[in-house]
Amino acid sequence: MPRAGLSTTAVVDAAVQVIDEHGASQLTLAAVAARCGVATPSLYKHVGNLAELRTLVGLRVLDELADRFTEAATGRSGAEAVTALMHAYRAYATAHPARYAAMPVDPLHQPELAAAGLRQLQVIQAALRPWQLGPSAQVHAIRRLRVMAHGFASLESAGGFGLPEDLDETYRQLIDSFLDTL
Amino acid sequence: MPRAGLSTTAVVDAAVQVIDEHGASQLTLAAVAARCGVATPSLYKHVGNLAELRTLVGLRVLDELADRFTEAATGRSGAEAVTALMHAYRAYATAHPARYAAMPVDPLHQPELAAAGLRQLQVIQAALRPWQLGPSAQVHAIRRLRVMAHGFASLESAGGFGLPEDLDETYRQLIDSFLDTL
DNA sequence: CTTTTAAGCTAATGGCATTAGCTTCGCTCG
DNA sequence: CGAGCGAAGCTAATGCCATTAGCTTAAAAG
Repeated sequence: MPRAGLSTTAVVDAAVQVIDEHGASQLTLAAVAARCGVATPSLYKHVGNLAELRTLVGLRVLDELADRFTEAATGRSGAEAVTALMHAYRAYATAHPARYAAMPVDPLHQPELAAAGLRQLQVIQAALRPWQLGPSAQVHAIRRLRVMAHGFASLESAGGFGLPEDLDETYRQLIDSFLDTL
Repeated sequence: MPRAGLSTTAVVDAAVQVIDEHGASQLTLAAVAARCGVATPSLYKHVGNLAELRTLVGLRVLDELADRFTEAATGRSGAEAVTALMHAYRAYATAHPARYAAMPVDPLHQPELAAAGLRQLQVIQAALRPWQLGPSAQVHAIRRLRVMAHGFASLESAGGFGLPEDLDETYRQLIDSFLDTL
């Protein structure tokens, strides 16, 4: 019986694939094991349990999004940077709707996820720098940005918009209304 | 052995209590049955299966929120009505965070839920009437309102805001930025 | 070539959803 | 008031999943 050559990373890879194909609620150790060509209990050599696997997937998603953020923001500043970040956020959620649903919304409250959450935060802070906001105003501005990005992305990726009206236009209005307040 | 006197409504009541106490992910037929003082299979006399129970809970939540909307909007109009609706939305989500998480985001796509979704929609339409928006502008305006309300409420009810800055102020800014665009 | 470590396996337990089929409460009607 | 019936609830059984324990053995280290 040859060895499958698994690793924690490979297990998380498989978990992400399961989520992409069947939805975040269908993430199951049995499904991941099947995809890895391994018996279910074998996964416990690489992952503590299902809850930990979920956390690792959450971390993966946070990191991926932070990478997109960094990519979108480099070489831009001000309104252009904010717009690029918002589009990167939405693009990630629509490209991987199930994965987006698996992203934890409170990364700063979980030690394993805090670093990835902070990476995202710092990119946004940098984009807002030109406006020279005070500490408190900056917090409120980042929150509003996050509310709009997450609100829109979670609704869109879950099929929550029923009418045929152009969604790009709605998103543009949201971004513009934010920029107008600065 | 006396009879428990259950009904579909009573089962949904118990399900909502389970969700309130243990979170939406812990909604289980076994937990509902225990709360009703009944064996698990007995629930199938009142509810098709777990998926249907989830739908019924979703309907209950949609209806409750529509009631709050109606209550908040009556006797008000214009900016005052919009503000009241937004506060009613947030108040419901913070009063019942787990229940809020159980609210379906695509009610218009499910026949059983469409009526409740439409009730909410109509209250919002009425509140926006003073601005005399065209059909398309109205759709975008309602979407932006929903994005902000849902984005904020889902983050807040999930503990997604990490910093101690005043959340009322952030929400106020969101509402103001919306009203400024009209 | 031996030793050792850890990867993977099988077996077993317990929780949950769901189905089938039985029992009996409690209402309706003669 | 008693017979009959429909629905409410029950027990038993199946199958899936997570998790644990303990065994086997591949493959790296010496």
